[in-house]
Amino acid sequence: MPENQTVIDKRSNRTRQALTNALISLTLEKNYDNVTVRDLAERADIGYATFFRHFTDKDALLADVLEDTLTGLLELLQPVMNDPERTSRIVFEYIEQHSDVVRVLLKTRNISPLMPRIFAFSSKVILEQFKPNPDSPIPPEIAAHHMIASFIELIEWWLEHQMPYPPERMGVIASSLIMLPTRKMAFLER
Amino acid sequence: MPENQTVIDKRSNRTRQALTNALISLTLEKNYDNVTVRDLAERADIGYATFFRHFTDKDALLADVLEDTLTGLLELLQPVMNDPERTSRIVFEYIEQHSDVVRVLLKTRNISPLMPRIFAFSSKVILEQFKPNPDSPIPPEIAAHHMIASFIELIEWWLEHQMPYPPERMGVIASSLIMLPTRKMAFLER
DNA sequence: TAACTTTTGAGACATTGTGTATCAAAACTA
DNA sequence: TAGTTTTGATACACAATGTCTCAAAAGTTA
Repeated sequence: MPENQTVIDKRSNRTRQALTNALISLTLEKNYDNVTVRDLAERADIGYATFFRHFTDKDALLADVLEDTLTGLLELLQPVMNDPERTSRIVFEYIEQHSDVVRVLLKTRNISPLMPRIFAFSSKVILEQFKPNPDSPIPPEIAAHHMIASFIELIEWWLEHQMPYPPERMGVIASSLIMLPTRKMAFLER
Repeated sequence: MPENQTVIDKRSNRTRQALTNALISLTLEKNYDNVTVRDLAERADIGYATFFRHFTDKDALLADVLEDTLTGLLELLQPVMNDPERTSRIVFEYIEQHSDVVRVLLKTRNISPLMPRIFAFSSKVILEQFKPNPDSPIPPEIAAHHMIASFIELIEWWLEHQMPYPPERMGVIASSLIMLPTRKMAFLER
């Protein structure tokens, strides 16, 4: 009994999974732009034409690979502000467990349409949760954008430096470097 | 009497300038990746093969275009900390005057090797100018990285939103949102 | 102006990558 | 086992890269 409708034929799932792994490993080895469909087919050990039976594009494969991880991440980011330090730690733990996919996401940030979605969604959450301080010189949209962008940059630094500090420490850093100061400068205290 | 040795033949300079303009306008119209050498040649109104007489690559042209602007920017960024508000304002003024090239720089941040140079240089300047606070939970490299990355993100926001605030206001924002809090959290007061 | 040097445009070419189509063989499902 | 679906292999049309050649045009220098 299949768990959901997407499980149809063993061979399909196998091919898709092989292509997913191929995309991740090849993108981390060379730039995403330099990965060809032929590379992917060879690495996944499938025929070249078979690729197009599953994805229209290299980009479609990328979107498919990132989609699930992104959804999980956005759910974690939602309550990012109730307890900044704790929530940040949880996010870093999640990223630690999916570091390869997140690395791919960050490497393709200019190409994939997912980054704008992350910003739009997170920005909405932040602006709903905080009350702008009318006396602050900082527009609330800029403050929200700063929180998200800085957080992502911190994640990127962490991954590029082989995660030298544990998620707990990164939670403290994100909180004291980004969340609390931004809150203090641009929003009203609760 | 030519000013320097790079001015050799009118036709060369003309072609190179036309290609520079073509690259900037086409990259802003569609993604850099989607710009072909044929597109560039057509927009610059030169023959296709002529392109390769001046640049080995599309990437070589990009590097050439960004190089000068980048150098100017790095010089401005150098004293970024003596008076954060004032220096930030000057940087925003510079960017306002070169907004198209900077837009191209930011759009190609994953491709061009210039971003790492900006980070390396600026990081060095910051770490030379500040004394780490041994009691802070924030490693100085992270603090430096945060300053630079956040500043760049703020520039990106500003350009993507058609520069809705003047450079002076952006200087205040950068200072109060990024420079001063980071200094307070990770470095010793002078 | 005239003789020269260099750049240019146009075209042909080999190579690499994309995406489609076909068909027999293999793998899977029921 | 019978029937369905996926697969690999191959051929194909197309687009883009980068090289080469040669006569014409533009620039330089005296």
